[in-house]
Amino acid sequence: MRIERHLDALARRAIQDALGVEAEPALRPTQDPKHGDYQINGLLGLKAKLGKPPREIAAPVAARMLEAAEIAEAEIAGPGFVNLRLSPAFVSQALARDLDDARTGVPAAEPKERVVVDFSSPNIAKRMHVGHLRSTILGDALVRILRTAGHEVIADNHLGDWGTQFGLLIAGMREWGDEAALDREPIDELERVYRLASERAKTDEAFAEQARAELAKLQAGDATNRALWERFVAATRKSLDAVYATLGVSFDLWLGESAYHAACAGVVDLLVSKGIARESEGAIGVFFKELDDAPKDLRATKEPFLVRKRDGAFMYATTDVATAFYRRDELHADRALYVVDMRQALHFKQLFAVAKMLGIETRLEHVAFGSVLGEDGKPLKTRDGKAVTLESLLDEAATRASARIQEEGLDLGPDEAPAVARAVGIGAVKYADLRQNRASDYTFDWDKMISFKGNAGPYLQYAYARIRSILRKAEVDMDAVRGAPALDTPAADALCRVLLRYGEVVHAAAEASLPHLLCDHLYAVARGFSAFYEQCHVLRAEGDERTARLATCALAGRQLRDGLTMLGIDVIERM
RNA sequence: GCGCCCGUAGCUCAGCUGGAUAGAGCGACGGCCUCCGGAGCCGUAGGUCGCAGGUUCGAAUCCUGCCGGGCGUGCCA
Repeated sequence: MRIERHLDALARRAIQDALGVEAEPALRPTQDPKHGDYQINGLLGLKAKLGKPPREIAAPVAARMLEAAEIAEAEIAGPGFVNLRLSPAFVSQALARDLDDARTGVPAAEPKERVVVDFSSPNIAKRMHVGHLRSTILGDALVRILRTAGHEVIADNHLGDWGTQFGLLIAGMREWGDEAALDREPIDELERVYRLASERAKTDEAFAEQARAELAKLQAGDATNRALWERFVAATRKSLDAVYATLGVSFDLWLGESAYHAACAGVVDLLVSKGIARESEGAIGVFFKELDDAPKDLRATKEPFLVRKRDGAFMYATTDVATAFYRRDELHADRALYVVDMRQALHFKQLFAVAKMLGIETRLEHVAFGSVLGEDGKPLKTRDGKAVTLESLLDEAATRASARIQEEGLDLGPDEAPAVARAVGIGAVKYADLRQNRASDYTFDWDKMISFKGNAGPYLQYAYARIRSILRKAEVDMDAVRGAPALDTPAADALCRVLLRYGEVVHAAAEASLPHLLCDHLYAVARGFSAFYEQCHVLRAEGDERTARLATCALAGRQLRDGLTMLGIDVIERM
């Protein structure tokens, strides 16, 4: 169940009944368990309205709350809070229902929405590097979380397959291309040629002009350039597929920028005919300060939103507008998330404003995230100054995990060990990224990332493996276990109150696009379980006590399994 | 220049639309293996929330200014 929503409604009714007014309860979990489980903060604001001291206002509300079966204690505290402690019987029964629920206590979202998640979006002809990690991991987690919350989700990989870089690449291939190398190691060859070409273009205007001409030919449908481009795309796709397979990430659509090229001319015409865009210095763009119905903050800016270059070529702004139309008209999306680096915030603000002016009512959201930094606080690079490739990063993660398994001297078979190392290593990398609020910059640190203790991926996997171990010995099926967890010891009590929040947390993470909320919850479950494990022996218990403890284990296990799965992290039976 | 973001414990970070004595992890220090898996558990130490004002019953959170850092800023994405 969604506990906070439930209690909020309860408090709202109590306020209505006790005071005869409609008011926001502002119900929140307490920060400190000694203040109870939840608190009503909203009564303080009623002082002016009711002309009474807050504590006097709070008294009848607290009395009402106490009448509810959910509430064991309702106390007026401080200047006028009402501290609530949930009744153990209520918690126990609610958890028993979650255990008996095929959705494990996550109610289906109402209304159900169709959500496009646009993420990863690597460039063709380049290897994926750590810069793509956050978008890929975050986007994949959001897709899974939204699906679990009951939405219909379309995962879309909006590849960078159409920009200026192809002019450089084609011109570069003419100049320095090695056909054999392109067949053998396509990405290496493309990267080599691209580097040479972009260097040359900086100093050699004739070459830069030639690159622009090649791009124009490609975009005009020239057969030779088109064939070359298709080779680039196919070769890159192969390398991307390998990385995504390792990461366990998949997409429903692979609609790169090229897919929208045909619609770009129409977008520009539409914008011009509606008076939203105009010509300037040979280019065409939207100048917000001139538009009455543009948002106020953009009207104060001078930066234009260019949709056509002087040479007639379209830009990513153009394809992005075309994409917004496509997502509304063809995909019938209610909501679209753009999981893209925060540095593009201005672009998305502009894009969303333009979409709104065009009458696109799809809820467009920029799910922005901070940069990945090295230990020196600068964008992460290898020693020789290159970006760290995703492949090498993931290899390193598995290697380190493997070394740790050796150290532990675990009795894993030769088939099992590499799979476990992979799950632990990659899980650690993903968790280290996801557990942080996406808005903050992310300092990349191997030791933190592959840390095997504390708030880290392997700790959660470990807690899960211990639960599985218990359930195996008890000879029960985790998904078939039923019963009411008991709040019969301090550790069991604390764990149960954490478990009760699961449904609320999944929805909160889905609504705010914040997977770290789920990470926090899972860590609380794992920590709570570990304490429970020390205090409450499961297999030695008998009768009702055994049933209750197995139920607690099973629910914690299901939340950990489903929660980790939502984060894109594999669970392990033995580690 | 203008705009956006950030500044919380030695380090890495939470702190949701303002709520009580600001929380975790790592690192440090001290305990816990006759018991279901010690990648664990229990505890201790550690903070003028960048600075100064303001709003409020109440500010890490909202507003203003300043200091420090990052990013963006017309034909890349």
